[in-house]
This record gives sequence, structure tokens and C-alpha cells, in this order.
Amino acid sequence: MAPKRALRLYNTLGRRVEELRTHQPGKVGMYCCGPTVYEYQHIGNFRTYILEDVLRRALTALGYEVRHVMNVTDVGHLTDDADEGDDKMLQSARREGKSAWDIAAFYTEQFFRDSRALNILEPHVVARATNHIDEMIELIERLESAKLTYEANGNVFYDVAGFDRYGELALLDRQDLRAGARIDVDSSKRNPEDFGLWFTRSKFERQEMLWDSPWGRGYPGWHIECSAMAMKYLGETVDIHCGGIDHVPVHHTNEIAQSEGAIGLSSHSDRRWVSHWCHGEFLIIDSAKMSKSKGNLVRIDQLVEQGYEPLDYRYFVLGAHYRKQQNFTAASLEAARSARLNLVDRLASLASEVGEAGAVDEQLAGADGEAHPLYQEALELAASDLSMPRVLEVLWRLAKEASGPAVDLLAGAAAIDGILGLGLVEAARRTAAERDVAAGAPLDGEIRALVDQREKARQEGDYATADRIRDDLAARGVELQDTPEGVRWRQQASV
RNA sequence: GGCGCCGUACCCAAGUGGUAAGGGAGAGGUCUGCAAAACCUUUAUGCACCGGUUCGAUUCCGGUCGGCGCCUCCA
Repeated sequence: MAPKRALRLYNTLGRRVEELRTHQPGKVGMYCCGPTVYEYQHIGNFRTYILEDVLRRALTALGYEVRHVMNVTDVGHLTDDADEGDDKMLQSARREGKSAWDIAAFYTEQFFRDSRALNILEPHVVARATNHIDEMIELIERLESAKLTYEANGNVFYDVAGFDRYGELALLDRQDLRAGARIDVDSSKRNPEDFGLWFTRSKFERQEMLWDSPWGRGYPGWHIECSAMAMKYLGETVDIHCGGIDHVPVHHTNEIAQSEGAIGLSSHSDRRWVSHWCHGEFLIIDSAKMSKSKGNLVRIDQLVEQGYEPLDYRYFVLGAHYRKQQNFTAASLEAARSARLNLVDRLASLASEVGEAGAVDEQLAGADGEAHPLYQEALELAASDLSMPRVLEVLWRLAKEASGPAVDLLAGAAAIDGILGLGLVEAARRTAAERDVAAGAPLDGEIRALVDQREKARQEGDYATADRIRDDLAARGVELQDTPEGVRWRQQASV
């Protein structure tokens, strides 16, 4: 089945926006580079995962059938140098005698916990590297038969000299690279660009995860897992491959070399292993890249400790285009939180207009949000290289300017939010339900009593007492409104 | 040294060869005992700077300055 509308997406290979052409009509196989589970994922990492989630949601909204595969790099070393720093998890794990396997399981769990909190849909296939050692070995054997490998010093390397299109994705031929400028080049390599496929000589002292292989007991190189798992779950043609922009020069460049080398695609072939490469730009914090070495990592749970909702961060991310660096500051996150709350607030008013809590569900179920013109506008913007800032703008227009029956507006908002993934309508329904309770018979007798007390004080002219009670209630999230019809109160939007 | 990206209001941030979205924050107003909320109004003749192309440039080209990223295991 063909999609309703084709997605136009920037392709790193070729550096321009292209209409997505899929291997099978209407079906998209997307492979995303997932986390390395030996540390917490920070909010910069999650910017990329949010991009991938939005891509998937946009594809789905456009009518594509999506198969989303993500790897989890859990091949771990637990070496002495990995223990440096003040990572409490690693230190305690070591104290308690936990293995690399335990640690990987721990961080994998953390990753998916944060992902869920950010409304990131779980990939259809989550592939753990340690479950695919056999596939990696087979792939290395294929490369061996293709004469693209050599052994040196006990390790198996990929020989980039045998792959004539090496570096095409990153335009490496246009660069005057300084091999070894930052990291020492392994002297056993023939070319600095060569990379390890299988190691039997570990540079790590305390290697915990080891497997038997035709080249001896050891462990796989990093890049091979993605090639092997992508091929296993998506076949020899991948429609979209995603990752952070930092993966372009090395990881993805090497993946292409491995995969196309194994498949046997040469520069004479028009066919590519991956037809569309999609990369997310970096999050910048205090005018610098977020990295462990700079010590400026921020995690989702730290934002939560500061009183933010994970979805505030998602809103923040959606406010900038994925191909531009985005600067994270306390002020910009605060602005995103206010904006999201205001949006929920407006949608909650619409929900109240639709009716009582139960009726909202029923009415929404009967409405066709995708029929709303503003949804169509949003979908078109999503199809235009994932222009989420503009989709947000359309949603704001829907929430504050559009006219029509409240249920149609709300249904349209729900449809747009299906692309954004902000959980706005869900939050609005919850907020509206709380307000319904407030407007009718309050469940909390204590609050009712305080409201009555304040009214009495006001009538007696004791405004000091009245204001004190109002402040007390505000601290509990209860907002009072004195209207000509009398006092009303409601729960603040806080979801 | 090479490669790539970027510089838009107080902040974040869209965008286009034809005269600058949206959000946050601030200001004024209506309402109020005072507030809050809501609603209304409001904040860039200007898009780093200098040239060029053009009827017309924030948008295209060149240069300058500034910022960020990458140059081999970092989303």
C-alpha cells in the first residue's frame, strides 16, 4: 500500500532533501543506533532518540508501515579504566562484585525507563549485541571471503584499501585528515582508517565478555554489530538508518564499508545498503558539546529532580529543527515548560467545553481529527523534512485561534499530537477532569472547608486571612478565581 | 592545517528572491478588596559586518568577524 504522502527527508548521503524511496512500496525499514549501556544516557543522547521517534511517528501518520529496529550495545569490558571517575553505579557494582552483564542490564533498564517517560515508542525490535555474536562472526567470514580483511597482532581488521567507496558518506576524500591527531593509531594497522572486526588481543586488562571464534577467543569490534543486526532484521536493504551526527565520519562510514563489502556492492553498483541516512545534530550546553570529559552531562532524572517533567524536555527538543545545533539552558527549558503547560491548559478548556470527563472520550472517539485542515497542514510540515517547530506553531494556532466545535478542535489537536508525541490531549483530559470535580462537588473536604473559610473572611473584610488561605491553596496546586458569579477553583495544570 | 554547520527581538526559535511564524519573558489595559486566571493590546523598516548579483536580498554569490562540531570506538 502506498503512503498518503511521501516523506521528504534530508539525506546525509548526497547532502540534500530527497523524497523517501522505499525498497517495498509503503513499507519502511529503519535502523537506529541505540545506546551503549555502560553509563547513563544523557539528554543530548535523547535528543537523537526523540528525533527517531518523531520520524517514526511522521512515517506512520503518512501511511507507511514502519519496522523500527534499534541495537543495544552491551558488549562490555569492565576494565580498570572504565572504573575511573565518580560513577557510583560502577563503583558499587565493583564493590558488590557485579559483572559487566549486571551493569549492562541496569543501564538498559534506565534507558527504557527514560525513553518511556519521554513518550518514545519502543522499537519493534530491540537487538542486543551479545545475542548476535554468531551473526557478527558470519559477517566477518563473508568479509574474509571477499578479501577485505587481514589479521595482525592477533586481531582481525577491515582493509579499507579494498573498498573503493570508503568515506563517501562523510566526504572523507575532501578532508585533509590528521591521522592520530587525537588518538594514537594502532601500529599494526595497514591504514589508519582500518578498523577492528574481531579482537583476541584485548587492550583491556580485565575483559569479561569473551566468545570463541575462528580467530580465537575474543570479542567483536564495535561497528560490526550494527551491520550484522541490521541485515538480520531488515535484510540487505535498509530504507532509513539514523543516528547522531557524530556517527557519520567513523561508525556509519565503517558500517557502509562492512555491509556493502559483504554484500558485494562496488562503486559500479547503483544499489546501496542504506538508501537514506538521517542524522541528528548535537545538543549544546552552555555553548559547548555535552560530553563526559567536559563533565557537563545532564540526565533526564536530574531534570525531574529539578521539578521538570520529562515531556518538558521533549517539548524543548521539538522547538528546534533536528539538523541544527540546539542550545540547552535553564531559561530555554523553563520556557518550554511554560509553553507546554499553557498548551495543556488551553486544550483542557476545550475538553471542558466538550463535556464531562467520560463524555470527552466518547466524543473524541466519534470525531475525525485527521479531517481537520490544520492537521493536514501539520502533516504536510512533518512530511517536509520533519519541521516540528512549524508543526508546533500550527498546533498553537489550533489551540488559540481556530473556530469550530470544541470536539473537532480537540480531535485535531490529538491527531497532531500523534506526530509530536507530547501526550497533550491526554494531559488536557486529566486536567479537565480535575476541574470538573472542582466545579462540582469537591472530593477533598479539607479544600472545600478552606475555600469556605476564605469566602467568610473576605465578606468580613479580613483580606489578610483571605490572602493567606489563597496562598496556602496555591501551594497545594489549587488555584482560586473570584468571578462575578462567585468563587471558583481548579487544579493547576501540572501534568 | 582540512572538512562541515551556524550567527534572526530580552531569551529560545521558524522562515522566504518581494518586504520577518510561534513560544517564553516583559509592558499597558479590562476585570478584582488586592490578586490570580482569562481576554485585549504591545515589543526587529530589522535578520553579525562589508561588498556583489537583482527591479527588489534576511534569503543567492564573495569576503570579514564571531560561535559550534568533526579529523578514527563521542547521540
